[in-house]
Amino acid sequence: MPDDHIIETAPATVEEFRERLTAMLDTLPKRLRQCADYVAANTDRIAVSTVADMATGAGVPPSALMRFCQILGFTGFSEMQKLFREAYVPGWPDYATRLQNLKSSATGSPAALVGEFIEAGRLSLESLAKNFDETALNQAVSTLASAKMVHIVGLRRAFPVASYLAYVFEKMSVPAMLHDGVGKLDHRHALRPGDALLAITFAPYSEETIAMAQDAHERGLPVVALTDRLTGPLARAASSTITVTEVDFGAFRSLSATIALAISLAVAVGSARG
Amino acid sequence: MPDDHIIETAPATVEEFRERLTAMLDTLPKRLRQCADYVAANTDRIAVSTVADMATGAGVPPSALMRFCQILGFTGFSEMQKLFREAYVPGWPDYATRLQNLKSSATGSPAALVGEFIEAGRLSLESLAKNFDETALNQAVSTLASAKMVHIVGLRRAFPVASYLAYVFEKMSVPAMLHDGVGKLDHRHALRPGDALLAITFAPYSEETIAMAQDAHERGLPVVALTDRLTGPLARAASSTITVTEVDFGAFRSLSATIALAISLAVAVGSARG
DNA sequence: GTATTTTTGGAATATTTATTCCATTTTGTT
DNA sequence: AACAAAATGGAATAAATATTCCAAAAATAC
Repeated sequence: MPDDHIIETAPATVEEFRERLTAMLDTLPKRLRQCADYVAANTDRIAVSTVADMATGAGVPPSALMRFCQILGFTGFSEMQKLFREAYVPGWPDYATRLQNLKSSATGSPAALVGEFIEAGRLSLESLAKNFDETALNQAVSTLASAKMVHIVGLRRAFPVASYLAYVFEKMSVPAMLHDGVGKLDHRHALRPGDALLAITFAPYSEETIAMAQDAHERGLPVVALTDRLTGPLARAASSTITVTEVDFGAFRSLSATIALAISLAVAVGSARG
Repeated sequence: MPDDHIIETAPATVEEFRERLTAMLDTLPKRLRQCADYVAANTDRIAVSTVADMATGAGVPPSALMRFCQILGFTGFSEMQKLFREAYVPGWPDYATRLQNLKSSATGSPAALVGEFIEAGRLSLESLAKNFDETALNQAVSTLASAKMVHIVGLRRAFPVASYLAYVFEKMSVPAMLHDGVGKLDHRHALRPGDALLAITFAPYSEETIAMAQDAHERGLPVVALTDRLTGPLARAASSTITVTEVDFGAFRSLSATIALAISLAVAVGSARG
């Protein structure tokens, strides 16, 4: 990038900073682009980092980052940092208060919604950390690890979880089949002796999933349930049950905890199989 | 204050810091008390200020503030600042190290895995909270809210997100179509003038998704991109780009932040449509 | 393939910022 | 009031950090 492209005025707000960043993104050479990338993804760190830290993070030498700041219109890193230090508000320590504020004041704006769902996700993860049942998980892992093939079923709200599990199993070369109900085709005959079923459903429970679990159970196949209550209908048909509760916001639930648990399960099964 | 009151160990957490501060408040002489008062009232500025700044704010010479830090048990101002910088970006510097340790030492027991994925999810959510670009999100919401129909495409790792979006849109009566690539059928002709495309992909980017975005873009339809880098291939074909970075553990990523963002987007679009 | 321009990395330098030290002032005690 | 102990401010120094500069490497144009 030749010198004559350099702008003299520094961005005055974070907003302006972002705009300028996206505007010039395409014209930047490799290293400077790395800077742009990393900085865009970590604006929050600018206020509390040194050039060296940032440069390391971006995988470039400090001088490259320096150049990057100058191309954006700052005299140097310090000036850029100043912008972010002034805008700095330590986000997190007091969740309860934050949630309160969000709910009362800025309702409805997309940004407020993001705040809400982040908070819901956080709480869900915390609750998972405290409550999950290690024994049940281990049992589920060994069941699935010794199955010839893992069948996965989960519909509606549970479908994203089921499909992610299928993806991870595939990546780890675990034979798995996702029963997605496309075309209302019923593939339950695909469950052969030696296979296992991993069934996922949450209240309000999806009938198809429960029916499939019951069917497998009656045929003597091991069924692992991933659900929200030990007393739910799915648990009755399962040989091992893992529960996870998700904090909801409004009518909708994030899936943070559920997915964290699901992926752990999948990875554990994958490595148990070697 | 005579030397023998000095404690050798530094506070390890912000809470401990506060405790120690209030505990000794009464025993402090004038200048040091000024420091204590000012620091207590401006803890949030510690991370982004210099000794000189803080000293001026408290109305004392730098050396007084220095002494104050030492009385609290820190070796100096820098050490105190470090505490607050790390509290702001929780666990950042040593996350890579921790991962290393876990991989080599820890068994990879299912329970340990759950812990790790919870942690990864938590970090992702915090990073989202601090870094997400409000303007871009608002723009995306208005684009999608004014579309006749929302087309959603996301494959492989992004598929769970896409399918969850489809679920939420359906729940909110937003006309939406999920392009899932079943049977390798290509439904791009389903995109009609007035529609919009919501494309989701993360590195390594899925070609089909990018191709579809480009196609829509060339035909003049608005494309909202949900991806991991502003500089990624998807961003080029998009009219607005929302980025989210997910902390990964091992080869696998949780989707906590991505889903939190996606659901916020969907709910915002849903309510914007009334 | 050669010449020209752009980009890059790292070492050298400048600047800022933290820290120490000690002479001086203040406070408390008899 | 005289002494001792504690507290203070500021100047001197040390350390960390930012910034510049230039030779070498890539990329581009001819």
